This record gives sequence, structure tokens and C-alpha cells, in this order.
Amino acid sequence: MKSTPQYWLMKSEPDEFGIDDLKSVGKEAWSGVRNYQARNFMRDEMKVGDEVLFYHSSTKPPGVAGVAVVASKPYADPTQFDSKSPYFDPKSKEDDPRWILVDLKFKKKFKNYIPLSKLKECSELEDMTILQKGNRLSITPVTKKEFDFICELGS
DNA sequence: GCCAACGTTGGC
DNA sequence: GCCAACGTTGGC
Repeated sequence: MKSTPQYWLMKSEPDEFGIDDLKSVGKEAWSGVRNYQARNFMRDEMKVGDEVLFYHSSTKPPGVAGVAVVASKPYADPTQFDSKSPYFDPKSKEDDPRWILVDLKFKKKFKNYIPLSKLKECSELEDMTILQKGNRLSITPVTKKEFDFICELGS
């Protein structure tokens, strides 16, 4: 039987959209994911109420900035149909959308930002997908243990 | 700016 | 269906 993860880690570039942006808007459609594995997680496995570690990538230093919550069922990413969007996908059809997203809502910003270097030092986290060599996936499942451990580090 | 790792594309 | 070429991600 396949287990359904309840906890996730999602990457975002803070120059583009960071935890403070999520805090100020409250809720955001997670548009722009153009990777099938990541899409499948949103489409097939995420449930409203799942908790998400909000990770800042391509920044100094990279690390986990806070927590968000899945706030909608999966639906078609509107940016794929917008020819002016950088995420426009001419091969996607309105009646058969290729890219699916969920809404995220802000839960909290960690008091202590947890840099990637810190995550790497924790033996409790050594199996995390994000820490595996060569991992580039922008959305990955995390275990409850890992999630709780990281929340502890952040508070 | 570099580069390793990985995903996607397209010719055959 | 293979696989080389190319593009992207993302830490350093």
C-alpha cells in the first residue's frame, strides 16, 4: 500500500517569491511548476491541510524559512495559457491542461531561519530528499519526524 | 561564474 | 526506443 505523505518541502527563490511575500498575500497559487514529478505530487498526493516547509533556494544562504499549508484542491495552472507569462506552455490545451497546482497559505515564519548547512549537520535529517546529492526537485515529501524536527530547530 | 546532476527534446 | 545534445537547477 502506498503511503500518502502529509508533509512536504517546496522550494522558492526569495527574489521571486519568498516567505515574506507569502505572509503579506496570505495565500498564493503555486504557479510555474514545470516538472512532472513535482506536478504529480500536487495533483495526486497533496491534501488540503498538508503542511509544507517553505525553502528558499538560490539565495545566500539557502534554507528553510517557514511553514505553509496546502489550501486548495489541485487545479490547472492559469499561467500555462497566458502567452505573456514566462510559464506559458503552447502545447497545453485548455480542455486537457498539462500543469496543475495547489494554493498555499501562510502559516508561520521561523524565528530562526535554518540554513542548508545546518540541515546537513543533523543526522536526523540525513535521509531527506533535499539533502541527497543531485536533488533538484522543487517539491519533495518529508516525513513527520523530519518536519517536526525542523520546526523545532526553527522555533 | 562555474559546474555537476538531471530532465527534456529530437533525430535516427 | 535509444541516446546525444541541450537547457535548467541550484549549491558553491
